[in-house]
Amino acid sequence: MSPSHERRPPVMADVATKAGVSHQTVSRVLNDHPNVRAETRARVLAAIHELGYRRNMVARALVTRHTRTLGVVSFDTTLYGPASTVYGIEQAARSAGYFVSMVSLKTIDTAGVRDALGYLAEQGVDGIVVVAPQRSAAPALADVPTDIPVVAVEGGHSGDVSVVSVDQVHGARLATRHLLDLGHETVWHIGGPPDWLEVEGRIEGWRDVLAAAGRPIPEPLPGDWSPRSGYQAGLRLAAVPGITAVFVANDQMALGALRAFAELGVRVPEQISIVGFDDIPESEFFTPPLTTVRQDFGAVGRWSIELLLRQMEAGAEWSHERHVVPPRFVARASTAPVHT
Amino acid sequence: MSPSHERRPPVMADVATKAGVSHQTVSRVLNDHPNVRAETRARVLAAIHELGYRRNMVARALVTRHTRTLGVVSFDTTLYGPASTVYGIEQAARSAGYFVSMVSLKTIDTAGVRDALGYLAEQGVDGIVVVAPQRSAAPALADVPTDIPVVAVEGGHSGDVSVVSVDQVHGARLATRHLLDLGHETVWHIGGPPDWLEVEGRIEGWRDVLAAAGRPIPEPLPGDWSPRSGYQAGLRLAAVPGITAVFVANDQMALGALRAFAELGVRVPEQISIVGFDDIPESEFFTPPLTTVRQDFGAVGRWSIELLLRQMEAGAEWSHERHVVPPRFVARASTAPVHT
DNA sequence: GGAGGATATGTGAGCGTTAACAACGGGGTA
DNA sequence: TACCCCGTTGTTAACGCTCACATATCCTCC
Repeated sequence: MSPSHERRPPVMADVATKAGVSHQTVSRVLNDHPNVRAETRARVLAAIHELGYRRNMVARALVTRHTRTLGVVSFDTTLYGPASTVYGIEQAARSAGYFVSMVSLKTIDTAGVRDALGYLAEQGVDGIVVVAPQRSAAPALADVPTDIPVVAVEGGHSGDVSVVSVDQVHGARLATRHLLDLGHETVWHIGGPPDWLEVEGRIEGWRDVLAAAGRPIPEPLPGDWSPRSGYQAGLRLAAVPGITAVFVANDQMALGALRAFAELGVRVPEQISIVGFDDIPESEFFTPPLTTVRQDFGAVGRWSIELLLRQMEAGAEWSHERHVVPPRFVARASTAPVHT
Repeated sequence: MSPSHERRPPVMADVATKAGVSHQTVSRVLNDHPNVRAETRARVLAAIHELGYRRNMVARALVTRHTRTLGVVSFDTTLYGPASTVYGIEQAARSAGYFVSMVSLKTIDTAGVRDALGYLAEQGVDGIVVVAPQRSAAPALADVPTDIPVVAVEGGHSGDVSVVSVDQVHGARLATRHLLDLGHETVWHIGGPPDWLEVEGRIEGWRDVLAAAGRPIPEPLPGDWSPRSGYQAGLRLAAVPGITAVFVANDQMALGALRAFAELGVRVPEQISIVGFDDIPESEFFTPPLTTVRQDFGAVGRWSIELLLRQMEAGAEWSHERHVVPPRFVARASTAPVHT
């Protein structure tokens, strides 16, 4: 007699017995094979329902060699950018029938990314998206197991993987040009952490426009994305004589700068104009509402899945692709014509 | 002759052959079994390294009946609260040796949560954390497959699953009492979406304190967590004669309200005091810096894993547990004694 | 009316791992 | 010397599913 107290969940064979068919027929029903008589299908479905049967995807994965799971490696998903991107990835993946296995890195370094990729590979994910926009993540992408497709978000220019990114240079140009058009003599810059690839792009675009217009190019102030670092930079900038315009590398730091100026009695935009970057949902309600450059993180996420799926279909004869999502300038109340 | 162009990744048997041992010995090395001679272990390790062998976790999971993967069902991970909680979950899970498979729901309804739980169960996750703080998520938790442990974050009081939550009532009491202590006659409230369980708790705590002090209890204004809804509520509140204090159910809406007051020339905190909820990283840099109630989302995430792991260890003889994370009042510049 | 092609179902093997048990060799003890 | 035990290794059988193939059943057409 079998010990009924330690009953395992039903398997395909149980369903088969109950429906009076072979396990293979059950499999066919589950996989929507065309050649199953309607009456048989109904009987199988009934048995499945009655037994509360659930297919064991692990066993399935073992034989098909596909887990229908994608891996995502990301850095600090507490930040709005990564969080939104990952959200876009997850939605797109699920609507394509894939699960998402997440690894959030708390510190970013080559070894960490390499480990994460290794774990994911062991898990048998069918593809991987790496949202690790720091330069130090790039080397790890180079020696990823070749048999598994990888897409990088904001990844370096290492030609070995597909990349989805926002055109940071263009975004920075829009911001800077807007300020020059307003009559500002030059534009100061509060940058992000130097290791981030996006930071470079934003500096490049900003510097380009200034150089093309023959304006002085001030030394960028360092920041770390946090409002506090923006606040500190703001405190320093307020002391710069003749300053009238600042381009800040993200909205949180712009908020900090706004706060610093408010405390020092510097009026925005009357005395200083400020442009941010990202367009987080809060920016519209800052004091004053922030002029900024919108990044469509959702689109970035969706595109990374799009590229990944294409790559998975194509298999070996895949050539790496690149997709650039355009940023959009959003004018609000933190910028104004320079006061003459 | 074997087709060398379609070479599969090496398996345990390949390693075994190369090292001159049986595949079982390779398995023993991989699983740190004590009874393997040091010299043998070294030979196996060398073979593994040489072949670039990676263990197939899918096959392993099939026989052990454990995937070492936990499922997380969450709602809109774009929001700071859920994002931080999920981040805490992921960190805690990984440091306990588990992977995290994510499902982000874009709309929350019983069927959606039920489906997500079903998919996750099919995937063979060892446990599930549900971060779906809406009332409509609760029914789905009732009929979750009994053989898989579940922890709910901010879940209802349905005694069937373990729950981790922040003491919303207490948080709201702290906020309201602070305002009364400042001399305000009463406190208005901008609430969150009515379906959210937390919203109830905050209203309850706020109402309690007002009632205990014998103060009038104004009708709460509805919001949806977004800055915009806070802005709209702020516009309406500014028109209320004699209003001097508002308790807002989250920081984003408080930002919106701040914006509305600024536009209408109502000075904060001189004319109106505002308290928020959450303490997002930006709050400290609002204009003025926001007095608020901090929720430690990271702790919520860590505790949910803690409870889940305990439950997984205990197995059948597990009685559902409850953990409450205390909120903390954070005084800043958006509140002041009432102007007499 | 029988060949032949579709349609419907069953059978056996194998995916890569771990669990259970068997086998082998060397000490220590009686 | 014979015994047993323990540390070390090998052998075999699952785990629950899909794939490839074999078989049975039905209809159609000449």
